[in-house]
Amino acid sequence: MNPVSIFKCLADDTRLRSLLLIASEGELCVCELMCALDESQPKISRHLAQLRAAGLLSDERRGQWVYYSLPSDLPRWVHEVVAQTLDANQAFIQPNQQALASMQNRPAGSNCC
Amino acid sequence: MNPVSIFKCLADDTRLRSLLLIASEGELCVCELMCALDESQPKISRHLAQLRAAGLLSDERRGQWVYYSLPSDLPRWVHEVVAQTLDANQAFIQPNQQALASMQNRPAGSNCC
DNA sequence: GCAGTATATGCGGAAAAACATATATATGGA
DNA sequence: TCCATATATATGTTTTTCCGCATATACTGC
Repeated sequence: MNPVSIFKCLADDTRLRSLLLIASEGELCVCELMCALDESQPKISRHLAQLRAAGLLSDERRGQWVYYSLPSDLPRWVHEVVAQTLDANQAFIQPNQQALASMQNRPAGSNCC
Repeated sequence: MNPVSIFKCLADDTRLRSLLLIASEGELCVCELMCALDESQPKISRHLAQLRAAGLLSDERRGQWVYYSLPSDLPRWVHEVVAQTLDANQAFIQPNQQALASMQNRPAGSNCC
């Protein structure tokens, strides 16, 4: 897990927004990110796959949906970098958080049981 | 100064090594980085220019040499990211630090006065 | 099994980034 | 002024990355 490959992942608008939103919300599925970023499904999916391949995200299928979140074994320094970036760049993802908040038919984060 | 452009700068082997070495040593000139990374002069120079253009480095000419260092007005979060990365990736730049240490005719960091 | 929804991937083309080489600029000293 | 050293930039080419579109896979409910 070399630092250049980590930063390559963060060096794309779609990937950085997705990662920061997930870090901010805890977990998100593909369709939520599609709505938040207003991007096509294949585009979101391919970028998430890239983040997963680099070890920056882990995925978990729950029914029809696949939820992405930060892996628990993410190296401490990477977690710190993400946290610092999120903290200092609220304005960057604010529009996306807003779009997410006003999403219709959202697959209920609390659809347990 | 948007976060994606910052990470684009860090997402290249030559640039990341240069930046971490400079962060580690305080300041370095082009010829020192050429030696530390064993890369051509135009290559080093162009990447440094890119880091400077993004606000990640500042340069100062002293005689024949141009010294690069972290700007004092670097945003706090960016400074933190660099520091965390440097801290957690000693092994990554260790070979470069070693090459630098054994450099001949080094333009004396303390050639003041 | 079938239809509908959610997600993943294969592929060709377009755009961007990185490179090597050559050349230009700036400084210092004879 | 002329030469040597240090650094910057211009240019054409190669490599990498990103994208849109089509298609494949996985799950759900009927």
